[in-house]
Amino acid sequence: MVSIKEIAEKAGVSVSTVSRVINDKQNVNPEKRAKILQMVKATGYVPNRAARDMVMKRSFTVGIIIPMTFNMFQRQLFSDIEHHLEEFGYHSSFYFVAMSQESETACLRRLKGEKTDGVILLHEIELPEFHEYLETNDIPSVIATFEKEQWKATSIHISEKEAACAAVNHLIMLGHKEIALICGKRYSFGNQRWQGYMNALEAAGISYDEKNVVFVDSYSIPDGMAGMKELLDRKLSFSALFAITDELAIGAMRYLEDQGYHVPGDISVVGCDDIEISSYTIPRLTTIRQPVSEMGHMSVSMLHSLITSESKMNVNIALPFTLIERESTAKPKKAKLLP
Amino acid sequence: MVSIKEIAEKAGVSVSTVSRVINDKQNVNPEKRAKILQMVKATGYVPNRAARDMVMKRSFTVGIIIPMTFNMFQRQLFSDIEHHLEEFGYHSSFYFVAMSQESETACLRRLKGEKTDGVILLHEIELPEFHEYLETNDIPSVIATFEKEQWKATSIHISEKEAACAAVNHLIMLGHKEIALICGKRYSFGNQRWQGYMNALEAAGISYDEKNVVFVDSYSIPDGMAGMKELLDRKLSFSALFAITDELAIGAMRYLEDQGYHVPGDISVVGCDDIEISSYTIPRLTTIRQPVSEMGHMSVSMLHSLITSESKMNVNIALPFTLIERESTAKPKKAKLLP
DNA sequence: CTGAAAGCGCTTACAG
DNA sequence: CTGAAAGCGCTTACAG
Repeated sequence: MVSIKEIAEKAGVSVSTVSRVINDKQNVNPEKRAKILQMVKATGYVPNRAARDMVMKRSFTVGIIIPMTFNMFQRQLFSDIEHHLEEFGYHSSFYFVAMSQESETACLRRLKGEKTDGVILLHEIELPEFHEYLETNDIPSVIATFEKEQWKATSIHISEKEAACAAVNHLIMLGHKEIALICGKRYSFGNQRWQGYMNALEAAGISYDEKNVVFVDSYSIPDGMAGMKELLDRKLSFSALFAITDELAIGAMRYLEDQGYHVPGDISVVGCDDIEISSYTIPRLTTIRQPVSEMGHMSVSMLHSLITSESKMNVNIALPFTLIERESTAKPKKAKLLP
Repeated sequence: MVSIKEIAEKAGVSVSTVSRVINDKQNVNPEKRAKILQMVKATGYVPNRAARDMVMKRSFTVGIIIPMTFNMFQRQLFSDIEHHLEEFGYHSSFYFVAMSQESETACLRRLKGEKTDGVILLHEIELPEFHEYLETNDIPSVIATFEKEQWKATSIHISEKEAACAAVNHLIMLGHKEIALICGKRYSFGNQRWQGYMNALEAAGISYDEKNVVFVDSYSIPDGMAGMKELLDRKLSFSALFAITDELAIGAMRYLEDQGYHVPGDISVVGCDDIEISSYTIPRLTTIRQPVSEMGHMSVSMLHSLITSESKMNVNIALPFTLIERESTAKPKKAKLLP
C-alpha cells in the first residue's frame, strides 16, 4: 500500500507538506499542492486510518450501543443515526450487546481499546463500570430514545409517561372503561409507560385493577401473543387493549384473530412507537408516533457539539409525540365482550 | 490513558515482555507474567487498537457492505453475521451504501483507508473500481445471499431461480393457472426469480403472458401495494400471485384487503424469503424460507478460512430452501375473480 | 511557505 | 526467558 512517504518522494516534497495538503491546511504553494494532489490521484493513496488515529489520539468514530436483538423501532433509529453521523464526517462502530454481564463487559473492554470520540446509547447498559468509565474519561455520550436521570449524559426522548397516557386517553375518549394492558418491566420505558397507563385511568376516575395487566418478558411479537393469551385465559371482560409497543400490539392482534375476535369490533388495540409495519397491518394499527428521524438527527448533532465544543453540559430533551389514529380502535360495542 | 510502557515500568520489565503476556505468547517467567497481569488489572489497561492495527498492518475487522435501506431479510442476516464475527474475534465495520455512485465511491475510499481483513457483501455494488480493488489487493470477500459469477468471491446463496420456481409450482399444484407476478429488475435476484417464474409456467405448459407481470422499482411493502394496484387496474383475471419478496407480498395483501378482496379466498399469494413478520401477518404468509442463520454462519466461517488459510479458492455454495405453507394460499375458487 | 525531527503506542526480529 | 532497538504511517511543533 502506498504511504505518505511515497507520495512525498514522487512529488519531490517532504511528508509534512503532503500531510498539509491532505488535511486541507493553509500555506502550501499552489503548484506543489497541485503536484501532490496529482500523485495522490495517480496512486490511489488514502491515508492509513490506524496511523492517523494513533497519533491524533482519537478515532473520529462514535460508538453506537445497541441491543443484540434490536427491535424494528431501533432499527429505524440506528439507520438514521448512522446516516447523520456520516454527514458529520464520523465513522460509526456498532456495539451489539446482549442481556448478560459478560456481553456488557466485553462491550466496555472494546470501548476502552477503541477510543471512540463519543457514544450513542440505544440500550440500557446495567454495568456500573460502564458508566463510570464514560464519566471519568469524559466521553461525550447521548442517550437516544429513553431517559435515565442517574446517568450523566444528554438524552433525547419522548415523555414515555405522557405518551402512554395519551394512548390510553384515546381509548377512554372513545368510551372504553375496561382497558387491558400488556406491559413489561425490562428497561425504564416499561415502567414509565405502565405509569402513564395508571395516570390516564386515574385522571378518568377509572380504578386501576391489576387483573387487567400482564407483564411479559420482552417486547416482541411473540410476547404480544403470549400476553394476549394470558389476558384471554383470565376470562375477564375488557373492550380495549394498550400494548406498550407496536410489536406487542401486533402479536396481540394476531392472537385475537386466531381466537376469532375482531379488532376493533370486539376489542380495540393501541400500540406505541409507530414502527413502519404498523401502517400495513390488517387492521392498520392506531399508535403513538415517536419522531424517529428527528430523534436520530438530534442525537447526532447533540453528540457532535458535545465532542467539539468546550461546554460539556448535558441536556435532557423531550420531543413531542403524536397519536396516529388508524383502524385498530373504535367505540366499544354496547354488549360486553365476555359475560 | 495508560500505555504499555507504564505497565512495563510498574511491573519492572520491558515493554517486549508486557507485549508477550498481553498477546499470550510463550516463554515468559510465570512470576513476571503474574505481576504484569496484576498491573494490567489494577490500571484497567487495554491495548490501543490503532497502534496495534498500524504495526500489524491489519485491523482484525471485517467490513459488512449493506444497502442503506436494508430490508427485513437483510436485517436478520446481518445480526447473525455480526454475532458470528464476534465469536471468531473479529470486529465488524458497517458500510452502508446508497444507490448512487458517490455513495459507492465513498464506500471504496473508506475501505481503502481501513484495511479490513475481509469483506462480506450483502449488497450489489456496481462500481467496477470497487471489485478491482478487492481483487488486486487480494482482499478476501464473500457474497452473502446472492450470486454474482462475474465477481471473484465466494458466495453463499440459495438457487434463486429454483426457489421462485418452487413458489410458483406450489400455486400450480393447488390448481392455479392464472398466476400474476410482482417482480423487480434491481439486483440480480430480481431477474433470477423472474426467470424461475417463467420456468415453472413453462414446465406446467402454461404460457407466459407479460400482462400478468408488473415490475416495481424496489422490494418494499409500498412497492407491493403499488404493484397490486397496477395489476388490479389492468382488469385482468388471475387467481394467484407470486411476489418475489415477502415485503412485496405483504404490500400486495394489504392492497387486496383495501379493495375488498379476500386472501386466499379470492386470490392466493406466495412470497419469498420468510422474514420474521411473515409468520404473523393476517393471513400468515406462505413463502419460501431462506436458511438465514446458516447463511450468516457460513459466510463468516468461509470468510475466516479465506483470511487465515493459504488457499484463496473461491467457492459458490447453494443452500437448500424450503416451502413454508401457511394461510395465504389455497385452491382457486371455481368462479373466476373478474368476468 | 517548507522540511527535519520527534513522537504516538504498539510488535517483532535480534542478540543475549 | 528477556531487553534494546527499529519500525509501522502519520501529525505537529519548531526553526528557518
